[in-house]
Amino acid sequence: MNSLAYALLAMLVRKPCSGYELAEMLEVFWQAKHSQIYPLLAKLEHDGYLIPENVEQTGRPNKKLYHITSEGKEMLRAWMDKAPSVPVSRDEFLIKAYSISLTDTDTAQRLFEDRLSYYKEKLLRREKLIQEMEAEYGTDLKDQEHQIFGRYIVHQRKLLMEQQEIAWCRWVLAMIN
Amino acid sequence: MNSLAYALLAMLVRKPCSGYELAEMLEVFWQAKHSQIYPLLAKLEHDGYLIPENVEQTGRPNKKLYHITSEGKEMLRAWMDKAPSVPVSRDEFLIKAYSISLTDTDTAQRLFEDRLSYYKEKLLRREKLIQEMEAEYGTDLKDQEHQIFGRYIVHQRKLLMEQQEIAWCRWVLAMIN
DNA sequence: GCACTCATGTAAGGAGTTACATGATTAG
DNA sequence: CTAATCATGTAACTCCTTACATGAGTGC
Repeated sequence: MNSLAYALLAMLVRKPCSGYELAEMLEVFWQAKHSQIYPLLAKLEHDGYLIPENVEQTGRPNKKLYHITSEGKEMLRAWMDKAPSVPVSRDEFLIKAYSISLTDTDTAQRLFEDRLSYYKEKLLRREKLIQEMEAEYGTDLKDQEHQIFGRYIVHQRKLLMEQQEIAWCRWVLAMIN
Repeated sequence: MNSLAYALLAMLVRKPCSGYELAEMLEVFWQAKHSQIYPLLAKLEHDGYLIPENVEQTGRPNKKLYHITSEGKEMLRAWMDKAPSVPVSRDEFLIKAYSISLTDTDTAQRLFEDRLSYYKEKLLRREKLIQEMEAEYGTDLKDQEHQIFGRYIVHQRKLLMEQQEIAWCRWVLAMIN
């Protein structure tokens, strides 16, 4: 059981998902390729933490929806008590920002403008997602007892981060112009 | 040449460092263990991007200070023009925050209080470091031409992130109490 | 026709972590 | 006397990415 395994279980508590969906949804806290997800789902199924449901579809490929078992949920609950490992962030852009004096103003500007666009796009998606959550759950979002609470606070955190990245990029761009 | 290799070159442009120092300093943008750093430094030396200088010390082990060569600097400069790969962040804490409804209020509170302490500590170190930079470089920090500029903006970004993490933890703690 | 989305898998290799190994000095 | 800091390395293993593989439907 590694962190990714717990990330998958955490997503599947909310609702049953296919590997394909999980790969997308995982973006919030753990980036993983499908080539890592599919074998791990098979392992979790083998260990009794997940049960697959074959769903036949028309107009698109069939899929396997994974349902979490009570053992899976218990596994995740037990893991909650352990101290989380230190966060890891690996961001090539920051290495380039650090080395900004090596390059010309144009390249530097492009670097920061691309970063700005990237996070503007991310922010738009996040705002949309949060608006959808607000429309669907209303004041339940602020209720710690409610199942949605965890998802809400995590996306709020990401929203803040994206807003800050945008503000910081603009601050830097103002200095290099 | 992987991202870590460029991160090492970026640090060594500022000043010659030992592997031990690099492992500490790298924390800003790339987490790496010494077991990954030492072999990579040897490879970069072999490829002509670094030159080692043996420094004998009394009262502590000798060390190797790596100096970047003009080839190394050119390699880094050339890499600046390429678009950076997408940032990766892997944070077990966020998986736990997402699953907060599975646990009791006490565990949840401890989780967030530990996170808060961790980032308060980080913030203190960061503030100290930035104050030192301000004392040493003054208005040069805001000059894009100056070598220190890149280092300054990256640490400013980290400072903001830490402040925001603290504020967010307090926001969540206020809701679960 | 070409690229993209949905959908699931395997194989090979590169990146990163944990453990093994050594050893002097300093602070509690 | 125990732990931490400084200092460098290797070995074994796990984790993660890239590439290989397949295939129907949709939009341009």
